[in-house]
Parts: sequence; structure tokens; C-alpha cells
Amino acid sequence: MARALGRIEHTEVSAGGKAEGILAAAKRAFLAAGFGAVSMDSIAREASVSKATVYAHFGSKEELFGAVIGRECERYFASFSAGELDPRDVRASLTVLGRRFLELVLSPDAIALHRIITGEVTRFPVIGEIFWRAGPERQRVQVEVLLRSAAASGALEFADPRLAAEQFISLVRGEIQLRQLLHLAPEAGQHEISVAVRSAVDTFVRAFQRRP
Amino acid sequence: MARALGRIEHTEVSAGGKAEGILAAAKRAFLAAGFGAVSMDSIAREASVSKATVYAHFGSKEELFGAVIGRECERYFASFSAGELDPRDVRASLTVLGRRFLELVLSPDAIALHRIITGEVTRFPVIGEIFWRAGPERQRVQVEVLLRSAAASGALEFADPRLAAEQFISLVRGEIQLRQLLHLAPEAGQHEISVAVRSAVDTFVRAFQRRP
DNA sequence: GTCTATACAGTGATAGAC
DNA sequence: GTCTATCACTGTATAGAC
Repeated sequence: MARALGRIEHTEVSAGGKAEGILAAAKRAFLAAGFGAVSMDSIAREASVSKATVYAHFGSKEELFGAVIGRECERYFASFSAGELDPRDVRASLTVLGRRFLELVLSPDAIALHRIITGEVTRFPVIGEIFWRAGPERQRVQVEVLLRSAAASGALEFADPRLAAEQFISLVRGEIQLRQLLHLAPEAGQHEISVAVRSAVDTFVRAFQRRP
Repeated sequence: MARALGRIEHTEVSAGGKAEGILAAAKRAFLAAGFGAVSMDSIAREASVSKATVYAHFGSKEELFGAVIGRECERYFASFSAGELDPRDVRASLTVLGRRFLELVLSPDAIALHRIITGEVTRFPVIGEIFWRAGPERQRVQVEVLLRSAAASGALEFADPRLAAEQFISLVRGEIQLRQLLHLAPEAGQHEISVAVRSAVDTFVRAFQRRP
């Protein structure tokens, strides 16, 4: 009984063992400061374990970094979906999808992830492809599916739906993501997101509406 | 005479004294590997001076880094210009401008600069604003000037020229820049750039051409 | 200003006891 | 598996001679 209590007290932060606690601490540290500015000492301290325990679970700093990045890529972008959209009202569907996209890629964690991946891709070439497959490529595919059904319903017409999906995403992203990446704006509010999405949808629909 | 010869031999790489040589070496090292992965030792070795000389000119690694970044931002983006364009042939003007834009931002040095700035902006907040003012903001202003004259000549019409300029740049950039940033493509060839610009101009003109 | 030599802190990683 | 203590090494930065 006393032992069980002791164990419960020991798993203060995370409920999934020490490996989870280490991953959580490493995630916070890496996303906040980058790879080079974080030490294994600080991660161990933050996770309330010794440095040797960190090395018992992850063979090196690089390995721990890779585990964190792969995990976060899957976690964040898995939530993006084009489901529950009405393909007949294409304007409303594009607006909802654009809003989901912007809310995701402008979230503080996604911005931090984007920063560290582009900053460290030279040292860890593999994380570029992991990020691309989990994020931008998956998003473009989802948009493309919606555009194809919109074309089938006759509302819009595309010579190249894949390219059109890419262009829609580019319009929605605009320059607002870059401003966030560069720390030029405090945070993107709901109003700002609404305005950006509406402008993008307007321009996109004008360009691709069926002509008589 | 012998002394002069000795001096000439000593300024092997750069013609502007040791500070220039140090800056050149630091630029190559930082752009290739990032801030954290570069040591002052390696910069001094590359510049053929001692480490103490580096510190005599730049008080710290951070100061040297800031000097390199500010310099390169100015150097690269200063070449972008919207001059010598015919505002009456708006399609041709947009194509030329889009090509200039893509050739600039997809150049290996610009990609490397973009990577390191977004990667280190958390540690050096000031470089975000330096980059923004020298690059994206200046480019958007140039595009906006062209769009206003195109609207005056009657070819296109814009409710918000500033927003339209932002959207044109977003369309031209597409996803090709991100693929370069993530090391997913070896390099952007002339053909790829031509295709990307043509698609962007097509969509943009369809969205903003004057309607009867 | 420039060099050689070095101080000093901090890093990633490991050995050995429990 | 986990800890304490320690290793070998590299990093930034500086002192002192010239």
C-alpha cells in the first residue's frame, strides 16, 4: 500500500511512465528554444529524472529530438479533416475548410514546430519529409477531394484540381503565417482569421467559378 | 615593396581587410549549418585569422551573427525591382515580376537565409523584423505599385490593391518554396519556375480581370 | 590589431552502486 | 531502471607578448 502510494506520487506530471514524461519535457524545451539551445541536463531536470535515465530510454540527443518531432507532426496534423462538409454549398465548405486550416497552422505549437523543422532540416534531413507527409501534403489532398466534388456538382471548374488545391491553400495562408513565424504579430485572433479566409475564398471563387 | 607584396598575398580571399574576410567566412558557415552548429573556432580557421582577432572585431558570437544576417538581408533583396515593366501589357508584366520573385526567393542563399532566420528568431527576435522589412514587405510594395498602375489602365480592378498584391505573391510562391525549405527537391529549374509563374498569373488574372 | 596559449563553464555521454 | 558522480571534450571568451 505504501509502495503503491509512493508510485502514484512519483508519476506527478505524466500518467504514462517516465518515457512519456521525458518526451513531454523534451517537446516543451525543443519547441520553445530549438535543438542547439537545449541541453540534456535541462530536459532531465524538467522531467524530474536523472540524465542517465534519459539516456536509458533514448540513445542520444538526436534520437530524442527525432522522436519528439515525429510524434508532434502526427499529433497536430491528424486533426485536420475535410469531413462533414456540404459539397453543394461550395462557398461555405471552402470557408469552413480554410478556417480549420488557418486555426491549425497558426496555433502556437504548429508555428513552433514549423520554425524548428525548417531551422534544423539541414542537420536532420529526414524531418523535412516527415513534416511534409504529415502536414502540407495531407492537407492538400483533403482540399483536393473537396474541390473534385465541387467540380462534379457543377459549381466550380478546374483544369487541374491538384494545382487548384495548392493555390487555395496558398491564398488562405497568405502572408499571415510568415508574420507569425517571424514573431511580428502577437497571435492570430478569430477576427483576423475570418478576414483572411473570406478574402481567400472570394478570390478563389472568382477565379474558378463556372463560366457561361 | 616586399611589405606590399606580403600584404597582397595576405588578402587572399577578400579585398576589404580582415573584418570582411571574417564576415564572409561567418556567412558561409552560418548559412550552411545554422547558428548552434557553428563554432567561432571554425569561423576563425575559415577566415585564416586567430580567434582573438574575430573577437577584436565582433564582441560575441551573437553580435557576429546579427551582423551577418542584417548584411545578407540587404544584399539579397535589394536586387528585387518592379522597374522596366509595361503596365499596359499586364499579363506580361506580372509574368516577369513573378519570375523575378521566384528566382530570388528560391535561390540557394535565400532559402538558407530563410531557414536560419525562422529557426533562430526565437533566440534573436530582432532578425525577424529585419528580414521582413528587407524582403517580404518591400516585395509586396513593389507588386502593389504595379497593380495600381494596371488598375489605372483599366486591365484589372481591385477592391483592395494591397491585399491583391499579397495574394499574387502567395499564388506565385505556392508550395514550391516550402518544398525547397524542407529539402524535398534538389533545386528549382527554369522550367519549374516558368510553370509555377504561368499558373499563378492565369489564376490571378481570372480573379481580377475587369468584368462587363 | 594580431597572435599563441589558456582559463573556465557547460556539453553529451558513461561507469558503477543499488 | 534509476540514481550519483564523473569522464572527455568542445565551446566561448580572454590575458599577455609582439
